[in-house]
Amino acid sequence: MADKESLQFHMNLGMLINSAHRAMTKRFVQNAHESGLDISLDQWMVLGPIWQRGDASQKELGDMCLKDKTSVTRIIDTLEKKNLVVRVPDQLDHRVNRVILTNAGKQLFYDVLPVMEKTREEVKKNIPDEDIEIFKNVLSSIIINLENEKG
Amino acid sequence: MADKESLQFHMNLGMLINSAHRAMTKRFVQNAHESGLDISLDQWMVLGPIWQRGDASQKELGDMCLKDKTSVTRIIDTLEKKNLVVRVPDQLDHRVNRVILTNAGKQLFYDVLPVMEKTREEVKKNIPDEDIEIFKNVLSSIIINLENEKG
DNA sequence: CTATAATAGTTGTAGGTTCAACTAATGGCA
DNA sequence: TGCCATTAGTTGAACCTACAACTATTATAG
Repeated sequence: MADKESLQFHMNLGMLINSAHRAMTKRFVQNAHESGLDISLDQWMVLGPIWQRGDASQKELGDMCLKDKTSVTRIIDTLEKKNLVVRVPDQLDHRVNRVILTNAGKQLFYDVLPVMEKTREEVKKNIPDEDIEIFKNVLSSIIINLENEKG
Repeated sequence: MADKESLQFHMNLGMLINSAHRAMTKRFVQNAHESGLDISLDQWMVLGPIWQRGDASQKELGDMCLKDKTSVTRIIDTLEKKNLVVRVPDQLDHRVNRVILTNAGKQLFYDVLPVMEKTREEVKKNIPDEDIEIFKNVLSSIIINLENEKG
């Protein structure tokens, strides 16, 4: 129903990003669900860095995912409710929570890896690698352009 | 703080789109706010097609913005609460609402146009036009790749 | 050492998204 | 004509996001 020309004609950059972002998020969750896994893309985004580092403070997670501290709080709330992570108070700095994966969290992480890979392939289907490179480059530039100097 | 290489190294496609999308949305709202205007990017996305066509059903708005009918319902709720649009029952098909702009809605639309333009320029700063073209092309392809064949 | 600023995290409010279940109206087919 | 499927829109629940105001802890400047 939607061909490439009409999409580009009717939609500006913001709307295109908005739609592509929602489509990817939705497809990831659908693919996870088909594999019997219950996880959102944002939960996955947070899980990754914790796995990579063994643990991470909420501040560090926010920095790595470019997420607001409020969002991190609530995502960790959800992950904790699902018994995928635990908040452990930092012994040195009592303001800080170290967030670590439970065994269930580690298991889920491994289970989701192929789902992520499948989604990635569906997203990139029929798009030349060099265009993907430029695409990622432009995204990075946009993020940097808008990073909060604000003035 | 975030340079292009480290962004691309640490973040995958989904996270980059996610972050860029949020950054754009945020900047648009900030710019509108600085001009004394109170509007979200999603509200703007819906206002545009109504203005273009004079009126539109919620179904048509969803199609044009690639938004779920639930989202459209709630955005129209908000716009109606702010007296920017009105739902008018369609005389021929009683299932349908025709959504039209109030005078305040038209005024806001015109006021926001330069804000949109400013945001667009901030987003595209230092990015070559030909890269932007490829970028939009890739976004369209992704949307089409993920359009709900699902099977 | 103490007052003050900065930092980590939480909470409330409001808006946007998805899914699923629902109402109301229309369309089509026997 | 009457049953049934489809379509337009709404509602509730759960999650994510941003902003602002708040608590608690740590760092710093005088």
